[in-house]
Amino acid sequence: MKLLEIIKSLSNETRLNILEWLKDPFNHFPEEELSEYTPELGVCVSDIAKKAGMSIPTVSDYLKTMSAANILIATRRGQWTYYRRNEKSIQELSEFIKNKL
Amino acid sequence: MKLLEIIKSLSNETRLNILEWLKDPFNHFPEEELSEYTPELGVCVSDIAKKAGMSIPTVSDYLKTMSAANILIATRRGQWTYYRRNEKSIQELSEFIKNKL
DNA sequence: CAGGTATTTAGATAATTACCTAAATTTGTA
DNA sequence: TACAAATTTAGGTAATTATCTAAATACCTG
Repeated sequence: MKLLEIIKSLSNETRLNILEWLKDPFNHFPEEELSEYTPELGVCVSDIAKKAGMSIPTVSDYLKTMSAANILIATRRGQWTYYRRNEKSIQELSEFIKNKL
Repeated sequence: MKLLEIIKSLSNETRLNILEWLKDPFNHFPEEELSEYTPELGVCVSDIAKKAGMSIPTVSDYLKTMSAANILIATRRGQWTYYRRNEKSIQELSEFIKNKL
């Protein structure tokens, strides 16, 4: 649990938003763009970038930062990279703050 | 609960350290410097700056940032400003991450 | 009120982060 | 193999954050 790295990965409004959107993708991404979506995989980079209204490279980097911190999980499937939340890590973060911080 | 403001206030190694030190001041600050210490009040700016090995203005600003985010509580007592943890807010943060984030 | 101590505010520069475009890479497909 | 789509990597500038010194405030005390 690298607390500082995790906190830094969350210290940006767009990255926090992404985490919230991924909590309920069907509610936040147009269904037709989720054709490939399964909860197993998550949402692909370009759909997230479109929703965020930011460039794909920027969002790609955000997502990489968050998976490096283990808050998101990336799955490459063909030419797409899907990202989903790492619920276990998020709960661990909550517990760490509750008991150790 | 301004999540982003709170997270930003914690996204710095020294500020995280301060929060941990304040969890148990007697263990982290020389007793003679805590002569005025009571758990009611916390620890004063210059003691924290000395422990952090940073300048007083820098640490003063850190502490201000963290109290603005409501993670610390400041009490002015004469010429000293004492800072202590806001345990309630820290627990709220943990709960927010657990349930809402 | 004068001097002293603690803190805060101002003002600067260095370092880091944000975020873009262009180029390179990866993978599917004709 | 060659082209197209998705993503990542590079490289650059703008914005923010880090952190210092100097100056200004606050408050105590004789």
